[in-house]
Amino acid sequence: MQAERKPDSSARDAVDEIQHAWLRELPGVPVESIGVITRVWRAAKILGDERRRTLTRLGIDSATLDLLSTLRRAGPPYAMAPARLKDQCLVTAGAISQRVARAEAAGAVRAVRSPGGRTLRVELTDAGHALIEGSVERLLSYEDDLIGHLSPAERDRLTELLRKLLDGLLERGHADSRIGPPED
Amino acid sequence: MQAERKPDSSARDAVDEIQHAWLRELPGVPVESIGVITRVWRAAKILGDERRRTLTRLGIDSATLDLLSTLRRAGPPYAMAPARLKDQCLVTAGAISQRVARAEAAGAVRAVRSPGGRTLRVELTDAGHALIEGSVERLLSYEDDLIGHLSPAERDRLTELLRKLLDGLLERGHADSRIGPPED
DNA sequence: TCGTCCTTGTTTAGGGCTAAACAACATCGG
DNA sequence: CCGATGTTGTTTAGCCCTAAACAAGGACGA
Repeated sequence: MQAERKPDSSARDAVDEIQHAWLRELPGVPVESIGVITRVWRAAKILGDERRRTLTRLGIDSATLDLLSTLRRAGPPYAMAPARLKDQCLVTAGAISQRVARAEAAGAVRAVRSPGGRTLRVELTDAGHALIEGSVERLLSYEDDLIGHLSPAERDRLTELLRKLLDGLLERGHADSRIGPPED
Repeated sequence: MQAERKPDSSARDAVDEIQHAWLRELPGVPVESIGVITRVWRAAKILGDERRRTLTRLGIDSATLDLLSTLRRAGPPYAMAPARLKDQCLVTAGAISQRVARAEAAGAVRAVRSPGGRTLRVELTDAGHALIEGSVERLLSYEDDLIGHLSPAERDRLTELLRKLLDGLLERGHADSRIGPPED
């Protein structure tokens, strides 16, 4: 164990301040999680703000990007059922309906009913194809730059720890969040 | 180099799949950042969903919790100007106005104009005080549990890396959050 | 075959946020 | 004293999401 996190006033960031403030104001509450959870949120917030601004310049919004990306990444035939989109995009079914409606109005996708009116398929149009490829390339380049201050080793380690965090969160009951009685 | 993590099909998570899919579909795009950025988002999303559900049970919402927490953490006299709230809460001034309006309607805060109508102060009411303390304690306990699958060493390391990530992000384009005199 | 149940997708009400336009004051050099 | 400017806070328009109520098909046992 080398230098531990010493309460040196010079090395505290905003989140450390929050943690210390709670310790001072409500001694006894478990503040351990703040260091991880609040930082995850703040990083997500900043990255999200940054992405929104970048995408505005590229003429697309983050919800549509997510939808088109999912279709494009899947490879030919670049089509998918809403239920699958919902699983991959991590939003509710209602949100998918709205995203598809917006993207369809913008000409980027097409909702097609299989012969016989059986299942629904959301397909990427040629325009959608062009839009998503240009956006993704530029966005990824930009974001690669955004986290460029981390060394490759640090990124790997961070990736690994985040994967473990996510893994645990998913197992915890978010995976099957639809089950379970309302306990109280 | 490839000591531990080889592209074994058994150890891939959803984010690895996304990364590999882009590599396959658009060779050449810089997918490095996905491992970090997408995981940060997904973790934030799950933690946010989880928090929303927990807070609904506790009778408060996440925006109000953020506002009241900030006032409570500051210590006596539990009051602050909107501009300061905006800096600490990481949202726009408009969002603060709306949060204060909602919290005031709920009786948790009071917006007071200093004698002479000079500055505005948002104060925590007794009801707000009671509400926030009960909520914070239970929420922190719950969240501590949520990330309980990480060992203390892993949490420390994750905290450290996230701090570095945030640090770099703030320095980059988002530097407008550091304006103003360093101390007061 | 019927009725129940489950899965799917849409619609709607309501919440929350950002960006941008405003309004109200304060500051300060001419 | 005055106008240019900067700071502060509110309002409004528009976006996006969730939760919940609905609407339609299948699927399957009795």
